[in-house]
This record gives sequence, structure tokens and C-alpha cells, in this order.
Amino acid sequence: MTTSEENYVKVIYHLSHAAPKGVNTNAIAGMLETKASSVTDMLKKLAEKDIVSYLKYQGVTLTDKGFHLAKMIVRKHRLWEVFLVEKLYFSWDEVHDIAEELEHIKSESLINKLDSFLGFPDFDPHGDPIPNANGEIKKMSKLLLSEVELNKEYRCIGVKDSSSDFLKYLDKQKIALGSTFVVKEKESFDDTLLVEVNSKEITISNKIATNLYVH
Amino acid sequence: MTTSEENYVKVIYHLSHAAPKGVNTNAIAGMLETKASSVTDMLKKLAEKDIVSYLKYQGVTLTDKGFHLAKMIVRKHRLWEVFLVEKLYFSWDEVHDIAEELEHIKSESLINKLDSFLGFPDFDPHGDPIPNANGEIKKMSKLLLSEVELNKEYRCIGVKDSSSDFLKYLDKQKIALGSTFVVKEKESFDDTLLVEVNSKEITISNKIATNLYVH
DNA sequence: AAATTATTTTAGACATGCCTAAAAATATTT
DNA sequence: AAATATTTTTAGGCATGTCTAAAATAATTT
Repeated sequence: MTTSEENYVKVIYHLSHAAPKGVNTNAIAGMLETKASSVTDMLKKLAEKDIVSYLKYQGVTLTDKGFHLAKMIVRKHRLWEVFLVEKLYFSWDEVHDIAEELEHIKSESLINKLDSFLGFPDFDPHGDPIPNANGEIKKMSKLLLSEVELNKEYRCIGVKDSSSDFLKYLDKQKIALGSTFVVKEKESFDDTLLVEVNSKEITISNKIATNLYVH
Repeated sequence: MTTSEENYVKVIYHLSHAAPKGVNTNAIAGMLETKASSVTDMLKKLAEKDIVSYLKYQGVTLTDKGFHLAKMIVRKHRLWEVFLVEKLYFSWDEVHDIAEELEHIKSESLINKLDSFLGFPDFDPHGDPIPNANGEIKKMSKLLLSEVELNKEYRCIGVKDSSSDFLKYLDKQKIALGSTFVVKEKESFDDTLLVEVNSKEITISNKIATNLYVH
């Protein structure tokens, strides 16, 4: 598989969650910042290799083979993110682009040894699950901070939006994976929350609260 | 720079030591397992970018810019090799191909943080020096095992040949970086050595002895 | 249901990096 | 120094992955 093919497979995998019946050509083009015609070309090639099922004008789905490949790419991406954050001390928002390159390094033993070196983590620094060597994924019941009960303690386990701006905001507020939250008050007018984070009270807008996963 | 361009620069750098007046097209083609005509194409492109000085039929040399680029690629390659051997427990002979891919990851902060994580090593697992962030290279006075005095203690600091077969032989003999050698006898007929390695006596052929660097 | 709009595919083109075959330049023999 | 051999370059072509513009299909409006 070329780097380009892997990128298509990964994007189709991510878009499949929201469109299980078939991912649109335009959606893929949008994610890869390319043109629909380029996507059509690649879909034909991937269909030829039995990585996707593709019917003209009907969108694509991953085959079993493609689904497994996708999970292996996601596995690599997320393991490298753990490495970058935990071992090299990169911050949340810096790791994505580098992991985007590292995920294409072709060596199974490399990734399995890296997994072992990192202590077989189940989740990456954004709280997303890391498929194991067999493609199995640990699920964790998670709630949005906007949905929790008042005066109960929750732990931050991930983010929904992982844009650079949002992650930088979290860094500034000293919110990281594992931070504890207790929602003290909820303003009924705009759903702003008064939250105790790391034993300090701050106000958190609804937009922020709907992008933070807790447990 | 593309991966392909980087590979050319690296190969020209390595061949420059033996051919400071200009590296031959065919020599480059041989190292990269490509054809001379492909090399000519690339040399024109690199000359255009002021990475090499190229005169038709006269071979190439790196410009200052190209020389610095080459050292940064070598730096990345060797730092990744240290990582693979020291942190992931790969053996000597397995790391080259993986490092060959990792060396093309484009992030200066990644490589500098990796350097720091590894404790700013001066030499890679084969004993080759690692250029620092400014491109400076620590030199170490080194002798071949075939050249040392009898009954004096030396430490293994690297290998000349780093082929897989040779490295596997060393692993089998439990010879690694840091192993101590005392040459007890030298057979004048074929230059075979009787050597005490890790407090065990073994015989070492001249071919082996001329490929082991000691200090 | 016809017309309009949006999406997707096809057709043809281009840059990169490679190839083969032939021509040009250089090096080596005799 | 001429003939031969080797090396290097040129010329033209090919696969990959991209693009634009036009055609085909599907979805939405009226």
C-alpha cells in the first residue's frame, strides 16, 4: 500500500461511522483536500484491490480486508501519538501532523515493539481507543461534560473536537486527560457551567462542555 | 525535499568520502539500485536547487547547503537507530531498513526531542558518529582490531562492514559495542587472532578483524 | 413530472521519478 | 593516435497521483 492509498483508507474508515451505508466521494475529497475526480480514480484502484466495495454514484464501504487495514493504520497513528506525548513531551495539539507521517512507516515488528515499550496503552492522548495487534478495540462508556449530573466527580477521558485551537485552550486551562471535574452549577439560560477543575473553579461554555468526554 | 531527493543527497554524502573530487553517476546508481539515466535526471534537479554542483560528465559534489542537508539526514537516521536498539530492543542487523524510512519524517522538533530523550548520544549502535543539531561531528580515534598491539585492552566502538551477515555473526559471538578485546596471539601465516573477548578466548579471522573498530 | 441544482464520473493533461535505447563524451587499449 | 570500451547523457515513454473541464447521473425544487 502506498501512503496515498493508506490515507484514503483511513479517511473512509473515519467517515464510515457517520455514513455506514456508503461514504460520499465529495466527503472524502473534503477530508483529503483533494478533488472529487481524484477520489473517483483512487476508489477504482482500491476496489480493484478488494479494499473497498465501490458502485458508481453509490459511495464506498470498506471490505473486511480494508476495515482491518484501516484499524492497523489508526493503531499506528495513535501509538505514535502516545509516544510523542508521553516520551518526547509534545503537547496535545502538536502531535497530530507528526503522527500523520509516522503512521505510514511499514514495519509490523516496529509497531508491536513500540506498543510494548509504551505499556500496551488502550487510549491515545486524546482519549481515542487504540486497536490492538488483532484489531480489537476497547470501548469506554463516556459522557459529554454537558450531560453529567451536578456535584458528582468525573474524570476527563478525551475530546470530541481535536482542533489545535481547542487543544490549546485546554492546555491554557490546565485541563488534560485525567483532570477531575465537578459541575457545581448549570446556568439554564445558556447552559454555561460552573466547574471545579483540579480544585479550582472556572466557568465553561456549552460549546466547550459538548466537546469534552468524561467518565 | 522529497524522500527520493533525500536519498540521493545521503548517497552522494557517503560516496564523497572516497571521491572528494566528484561522485560518479554510476556509483550513485549502484547504491540506489537505479539506472544511470535516472541519476542524471535527479542531479539536474538537485543542481537547480543548489544542493549539488554538477558539471556534465564530471560527477557531482555537494554544495554547503547540500552538505548540511546530508548531515541532518544522517543525524536522523542514526538517532532513530539508537532509539530502535536501546529503547525497542531491536538487534544491530534489523534497524537499518526501518531507520531508512524514519529518517524521512519531516520535523525538526521531533528529532531534537528524540535526541534529548536518548541523552544526546554521540555514536549510533554501529559506532558511527551522530551529527549534532548544528551538524558538528565528534570524531573518535579508532583502530581496526587487526592493527592493535598484543596483550593490551581495547573496547569495541564500531564496525566497518555493517552487512546483516556480519552483524549476525557478532551477535552470535556476543560481541557488541563496548565489548573488551585483548589480542593474545597473532598467527603470522594467515593473520588469524587469538582474542580474549568478554573473558572468553576465541579465534578471529583476519577478515573479521579488519572490520571491527576498537579504541 | 419537468426543470433545476448538486454530485459524481469521464476524458485528457501534467509533474515526479523511473525506465529503455540510442547518441555523445570520456577513458583505456593497442 | 586510432580503435575500442566504458561511462554518461539525451530522447522518448510509462505509472502514480494529481488536476480542469465537460458529460453523466442523482437529488431537489417548482
